Amino acid sequence: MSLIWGQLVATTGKTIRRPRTTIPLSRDRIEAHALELIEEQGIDLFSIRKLAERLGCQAMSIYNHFPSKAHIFDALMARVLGSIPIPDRSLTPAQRLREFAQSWRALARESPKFYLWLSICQWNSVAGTRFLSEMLACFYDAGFTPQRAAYGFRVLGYYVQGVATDESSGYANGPSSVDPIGAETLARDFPQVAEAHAFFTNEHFDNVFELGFGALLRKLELE
Amino acid sequence: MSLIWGQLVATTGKTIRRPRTTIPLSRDRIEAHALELIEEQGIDLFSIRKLAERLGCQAMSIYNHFPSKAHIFDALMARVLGSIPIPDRSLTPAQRLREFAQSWRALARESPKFYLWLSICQWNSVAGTRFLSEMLACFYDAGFTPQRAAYGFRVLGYYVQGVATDESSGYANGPSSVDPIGAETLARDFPQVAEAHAFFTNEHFDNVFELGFGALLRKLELE
DNA sequence: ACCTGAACACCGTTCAAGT
DNA sequence: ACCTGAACACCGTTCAAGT
Repeated sequence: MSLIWGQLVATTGKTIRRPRTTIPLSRDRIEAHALELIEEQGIDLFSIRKLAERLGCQAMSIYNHFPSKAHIFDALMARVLGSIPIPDRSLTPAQRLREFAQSWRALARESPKFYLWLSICQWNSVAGTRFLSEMLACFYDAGFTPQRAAYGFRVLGYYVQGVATDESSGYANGPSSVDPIGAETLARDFPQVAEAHAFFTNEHFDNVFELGFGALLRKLELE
Repeated sequence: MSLIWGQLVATTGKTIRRPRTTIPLSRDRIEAHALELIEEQGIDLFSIRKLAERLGCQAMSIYNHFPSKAHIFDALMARVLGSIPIPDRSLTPAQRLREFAQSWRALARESPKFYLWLSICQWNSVAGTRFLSEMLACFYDAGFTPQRAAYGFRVLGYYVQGVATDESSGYANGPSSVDPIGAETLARDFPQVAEAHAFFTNEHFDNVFELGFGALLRKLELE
């Protein structure tokens, strides 16, 4: 009997349990703590056992709410994609696509470690399909045929996906090389990279994003 | 004494070992088999122990050649990036960038499971820097300033990265949702996605790629 | 219905020992 | 120098048992 779950008190030879002092488990609480743990430690160091410790329960208790670790990740995907606001339909398709792109980038910035997983998994759940559907609607509303809508989504989506991945993993969050290149080696062997280095920083993200995104929107004749 | 390593034969009361029948370990052989195993089983199911079994040795023998699993992955990154051919300098910068982009996509197609890891790790090794350097050189050769070169690389790189990630994980190789959306649900709840579905297949990759890549090259005034 | 402890079949890696 | 077996500290998950 763990102290975490309450105290055993002897009264008239029987033991009764005090009301629990911890919050009960729920899918919502498990998901919230899972995301927290992932952002703190990274996806590789995340484990059901650590999550249980943080929740103040045993590892196996979590299995009463999710049948497997994969189910937890599925739920996190739905939670995170579901948090993306749907732009107002009164805006133009291009404006709505811009908002989607910024939300996508924001997601990568706010949940960088989880985003790394999100960026390589298949978005073939209902939540993933809903997100795709909302973005496709912008193209259909602009009068696109299904083919042009699909092509448009793919072209813009690939670009935003690349930007977001770098924004999430570029400087600290992806697994680093075990011996990253040093400043001296960089300056000596790769002078052109060293020269351009200042323009790979975060403060250039907005400008870089706009350079490509605007060009693609205009190519698609949306702006 | 495992039979894998040789046979013990009793002669005049002593045991001698027959010459080994297996190929000796080497970094090259370990790397080659590691890539094979990753492509067969996926990065999550890859393990040192399984790799050892495939190599016909004990797990710990591998540690004579690589200090850790992370070092193996570093070596695989160098091996894979190092296999990308450097386009002939007599070509125009735009032509060379097109070749780099196609090699990048080919890598994702040929090593889709490993590519998923490559796409989220930091390219801060010497091998990663060399690849970046070669692509940056195209921009410098086109007369770009360091800033425009960095912006150009980032814009094109994000796009190719997004294309390659989808080419590697889109249809089979990334972790799937534990309950993927079914065809009926798709048709009923997401008719616009269902309509566009035919244009999300692999045969459209070349056309989709060109649509965006050409637009970006022209925006950068390289074509 | 929900929670638990023990167990199982895995991991990566350390260490001391063999040749 | 290279290879090994046993051990350690982890995993996700199954199962039978508790309330």
